[in-house]
Amino acid sequence: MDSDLRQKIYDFIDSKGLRKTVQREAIIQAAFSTAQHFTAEELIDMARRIEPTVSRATVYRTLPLLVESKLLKEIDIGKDHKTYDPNFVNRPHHNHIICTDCQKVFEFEDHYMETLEDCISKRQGFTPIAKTVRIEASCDQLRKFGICKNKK
Amino acid sequence: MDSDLRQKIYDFIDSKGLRKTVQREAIIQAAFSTAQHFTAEELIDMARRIEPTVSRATVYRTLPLLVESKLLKEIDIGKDHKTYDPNFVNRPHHNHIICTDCQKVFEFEDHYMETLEDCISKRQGFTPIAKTVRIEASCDQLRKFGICKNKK
DNA sequence: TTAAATGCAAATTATTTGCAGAAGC
DNA sequence: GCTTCTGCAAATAATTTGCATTTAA
Repeated sequence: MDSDLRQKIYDFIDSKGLRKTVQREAIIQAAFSTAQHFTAEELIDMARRIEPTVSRATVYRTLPLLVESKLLKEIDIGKDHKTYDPNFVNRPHHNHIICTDCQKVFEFEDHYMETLEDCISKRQGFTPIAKTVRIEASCDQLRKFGICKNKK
Repeated sequence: MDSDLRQKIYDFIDSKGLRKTVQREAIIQAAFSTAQHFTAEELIDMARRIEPTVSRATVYRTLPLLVESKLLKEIDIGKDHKTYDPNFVNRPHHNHIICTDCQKVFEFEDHYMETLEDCISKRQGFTPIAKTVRIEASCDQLRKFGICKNKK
């Protein structure tokens, strides 16, 4: 976890008047020591490897705090549970491509997309607050060569 | 429900070898006699007004069939339940703006968005299959004039 | 006639919550 | 010391499923 991120996290804790507990520390540590997306259940496992006393309830109570703080973002990858993405602190405008062949989720940023979303919103009489783009797509490598580096 | 839509629905039922039942008819009638988005629970109510014998289970079993057939699309408007949009038959490429002031969901279509998504996918090595754009945005009317036609 | 579809109620899954005890400030 | 936070286990909400019965083809 880089120091800029650590700073933002503790700024948030302070600004909310929240207390620093070993459980929260472990959950935060777990959430941001990976660039992987994760579910609540996965975060429980990850956090418990750092601090075994972390309970399911505390994870479920901490997640909305991190989302509210914009440190974490809830993303919809078409599953029946929520998925969390810890990469919005570093790349606030990225979006996702979900491979329909291997189910992996890839991130992309695109400046034109940003601009276009702003234009569309304005035309409709709105000022955008949060923008989400999700593309489900099939792998060209796999189709052309029968193989892809993400899925053999 | 227009006859083109009715045709598509019965094409689907036939192609799947499904049976025509009063319950399914009622559910379909209910789903497509509105342009409104709805939840499973709302669809149960709507269908029961047409045919009171419709059960919760049948609605929950029918919804995935309609989604699979592309007649209905599951959309994510940030709630904890699934929301269904019956307007993709007529406007297959539309997207949503969710007003953060009144919570209403507005639909828009944009050709540039379509093209851009295709370009981005291609650049990443994918061929798009399904594309979703969701913009949460605040109402300019409301901010400027303190009033908006959607929310007084 | 027979395979598919239905309703009911119980099961499942993800998430939330009440409460009594523990711990940060 | 006072309040926030925690774990536990029970509660909730949305959705799914097993099974006996009904029904479409």
